[in-house]
Amino acid sequence: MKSFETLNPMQQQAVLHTEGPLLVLAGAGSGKTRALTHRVAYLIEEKNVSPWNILAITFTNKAAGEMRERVNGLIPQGADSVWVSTFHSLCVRILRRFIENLGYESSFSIYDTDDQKTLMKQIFKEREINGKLYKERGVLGIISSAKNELVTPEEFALESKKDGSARSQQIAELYKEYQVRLKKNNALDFDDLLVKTVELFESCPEVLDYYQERFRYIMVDEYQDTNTAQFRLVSLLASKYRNICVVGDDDQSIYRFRGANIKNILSFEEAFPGAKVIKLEQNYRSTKTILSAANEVIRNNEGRKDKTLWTENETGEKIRVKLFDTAYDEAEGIVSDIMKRGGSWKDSAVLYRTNAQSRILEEKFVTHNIPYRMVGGVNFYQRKEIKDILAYLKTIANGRDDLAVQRIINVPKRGIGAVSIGKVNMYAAEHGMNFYDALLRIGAVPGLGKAAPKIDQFTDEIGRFRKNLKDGMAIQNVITDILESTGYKAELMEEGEVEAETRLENISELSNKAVAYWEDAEEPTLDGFLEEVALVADIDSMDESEDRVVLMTLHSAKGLEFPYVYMSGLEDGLFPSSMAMSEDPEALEEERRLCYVGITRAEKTLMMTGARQRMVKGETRFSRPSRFLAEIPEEYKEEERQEDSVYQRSRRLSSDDLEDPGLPWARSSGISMFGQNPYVSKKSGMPSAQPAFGKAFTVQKAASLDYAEGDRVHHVKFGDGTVKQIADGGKDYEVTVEFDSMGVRKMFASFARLQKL
DNA sequence: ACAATTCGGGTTTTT
DNA sequence: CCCGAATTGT
Repeated sequence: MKSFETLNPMQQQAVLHTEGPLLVLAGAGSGKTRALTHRVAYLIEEKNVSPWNILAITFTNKAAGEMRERVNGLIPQGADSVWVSTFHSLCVRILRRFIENLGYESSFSIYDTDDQKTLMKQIFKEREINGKLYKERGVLGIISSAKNELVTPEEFALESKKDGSARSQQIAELYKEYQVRLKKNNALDFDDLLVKTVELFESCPEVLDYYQERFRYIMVDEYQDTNTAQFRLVSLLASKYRNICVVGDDDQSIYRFRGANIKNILSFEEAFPGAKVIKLEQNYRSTKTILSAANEVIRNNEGRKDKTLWTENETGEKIRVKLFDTAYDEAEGIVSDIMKRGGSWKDSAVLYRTNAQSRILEEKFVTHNIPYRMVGGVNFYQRKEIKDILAYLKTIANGRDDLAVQRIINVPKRGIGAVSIGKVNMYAAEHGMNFYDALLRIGAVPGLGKAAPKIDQFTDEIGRFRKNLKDGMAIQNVITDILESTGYKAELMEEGEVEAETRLENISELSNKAVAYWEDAEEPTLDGFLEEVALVADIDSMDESEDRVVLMTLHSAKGLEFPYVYMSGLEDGLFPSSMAMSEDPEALEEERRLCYVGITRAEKTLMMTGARQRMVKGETRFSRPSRFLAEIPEEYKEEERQEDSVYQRSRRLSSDDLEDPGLPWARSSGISMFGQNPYVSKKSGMPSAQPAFGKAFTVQKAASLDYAEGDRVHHVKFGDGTVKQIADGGKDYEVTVEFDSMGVRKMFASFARLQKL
C-alpha cells in the first residue's frame, strides 16, 4: 500500500496501531477522515482482516456514505461488507433482528419527536394532567436525558422518591407510562434505539457475543459527541477484543444539549486502560490567520485536552469583521460580498446559530437571483402530507402502531370522526387490545352508527395494501395505490389551491425516494424504507454537486469545509445565545466550541458579521457584538463599519446610546421602524420553505414575472390558459389564470412555473 | 362532522 | 411574526 506515504507520521501511526484501544485526538482539518479510511484499508489489505469484521460508526449518514466511498477508492474489493453506519442505523439493524428477545416485534415503528409529542399528549389527557403546569416537550426532554444516561423508569422513580419533589415523582410516572405505551404500539423513539440495544446486549449474552465476534475492529468518528448510552454500547461491543479506535476533538463537542458526554473523550484512557493516544495537530485546511484566530478563541475554554493546531498553509487574508445596523443590511452585505467575488457559488457557505436567521438571508438570495441551498429548517419528513403517507405505510407495516392508524383513519375524510374513534378507543382499552385490532372487530364495538361500515371499508383497504405488498408490489406502487384508491389524491385535487399542488409534488418526491430505495437496497422491505426515512439527518440530503451557496446552522456545518465562509449573527444574546449566557459557564463554553467549529470550516477567507438590531419573534431586538469577536486578536482581523446608510444617518442619535456597554440589550415595543426600509424590496417574493431534499427545487423566482394580465400561458398540469389577474401577495405573486379546460385557478407564481406562450 | 376563526405560545442547536 | 390548537359556528 504505497498510499501511506502520503500520510504524515502521526496519521501513519494511527493507521498502523490496529490492536488494542486507540484514541486519536484529531484537530479540525487534520485529515482524520483520511487516516480513518486508510486504517480500514490497511486492516483489510495488510492485516488480512475480513471486511466483515470491521465496524465504523459515523455521526451522519452522509459521513458514512463518504467514508464507504473513500474506502472503496482505496481498495475496491470487498469493502462493501464493511459496516459503516450511524449509531442509530446500527441499532436498528441489530434490533430488527433480535428485538423479539425484548418482547417487541421486529416490525417496530420508529417515533420521531412529533409522534412522541402526540403520544405524550394522549397520556396527559387520560391522566388529566394540566398542560399548563407540565409541557409535553419539557417532560419528554427530561425523559430523553434520562434515557441518554441509561436511567430506567424504575431507577428514575427511585431517584425522585429520594429527592421528594412531587413534580419529579409525577414525571417518573409519566416516563413509566410512556414506555408502556410505546411498547404497546410496538414503537421505539430515537433514544430507545440506543437504550434497547444496550438492554438487548446486557440481557442476551449470546447476542452480544455474536456481535463481539462480528465486530472485531471498531472505529468511532466524532467521538466527542457520544452520549452515555452510546459509550456503553461501544464498550460492550469492544469488551471482548478491545480493538477500538475512537477519533474526536474535544474542542468540537457541540451536542451537550442532546446528552453528549464530553467525559467520554476526556477520560477515554481510564475507561480503556493501556490506550494509546495519538494527536493530529497539523491542519491542512485553513490559512494561518484563520487557524490562529480559532486557536485564540478556543483558548478561553478550560479543561481541554492540550493541543495546538498548526499549519504550513499561507498566512492568507485577515478575517473581516463587519457590523451592520440591521439584519437586512447584514444579509445584503453577505450576499453582495459573495456576488463580488465571483467563481463557483458552492465555494461559499453562510452559517448561523439558529434556523430562524435563514429567512432574511434567503430573501436576499432570491432577490439577487443567486442559487442557494438551505440545509435543515423545516424537515421534509415533517410535512403533513408526507407524514400522512408514511402513517399509511406504518399502518401497513405495523398494525400495532396506534398513532399511525389514528392519524389516517379519517384522512381522507371517511366520516369517521372523533366520537367514533373515542368509542373504538374505549373498547380497545377495555379489552386490552390495539386500536387496529379493535377496528377489525368493529361489529363488537357498541354505539357506532354509520361509522361501522366505513371502518370495515378502511380495514379492508389496509388489508389489501398488505396483501399487495406481500405479493411483491414495490413501495412506490403501494404509495400510488394509496393516493388513488383511498381518495387522498382526489381530496387534494379538490382543494385546487397551490398548496395542494405542492403537496402532491412533495409526495411524488417521496415516491422517487421509494423508487431509489427499491432499486438500491439489496433486500428492499417496507420496514427498511421506513427506517431509512426515519433516520435521515438534514445534512444527509445535501447534494454537493450542485453549484449553489450553502446556508445552514453551525451545527450542521460540523465536518464540512468551504473556501469562503460567512458566519452571521455574531451578537451577544444570539451567538452566544442568551440561554447560554445566563446558564452555567459550561453552556458558554459549548457556544465557544461552536464558534471554533464555525471558524475552522473556512479554508481561504472568513467573514464574521453581526447586526445591531434584528427582529426576533415580531419584536425588534438590539444587541451588542458577540463577545467571541473580542476574543480574536486585532492582528488577525480587520473591522469594518457599515458605510453610512440613509437609515443609519436618520437615527444615529438614538442608536448611539445603545453602544453604552452598561446597557443590557433593550427591546423596542413593537413599532417596526424599518417596515418601509428602502433596502428591502417588498416586491421580491419571499421564498416559501422548500425541503432540502433530493434534487429539491429551491424556489428561484425572478424579481418580476415575464407575463402580464391578459397573456396566454401554459401550465404543466392544467394546460393552457389566460392570465386574469396578478396580485402582489407580499410574499409572492398570486396569479389567477382561466384555463381552457380546468377552469379558473389561483396559484403562486413561484410554484406554478407558468410559461408564456 | 367539518370549516372558519381566534388565541396563545415559542426559537437555540438535532440523531 | 408564524405556527398549531382550541373554540366557535354551520
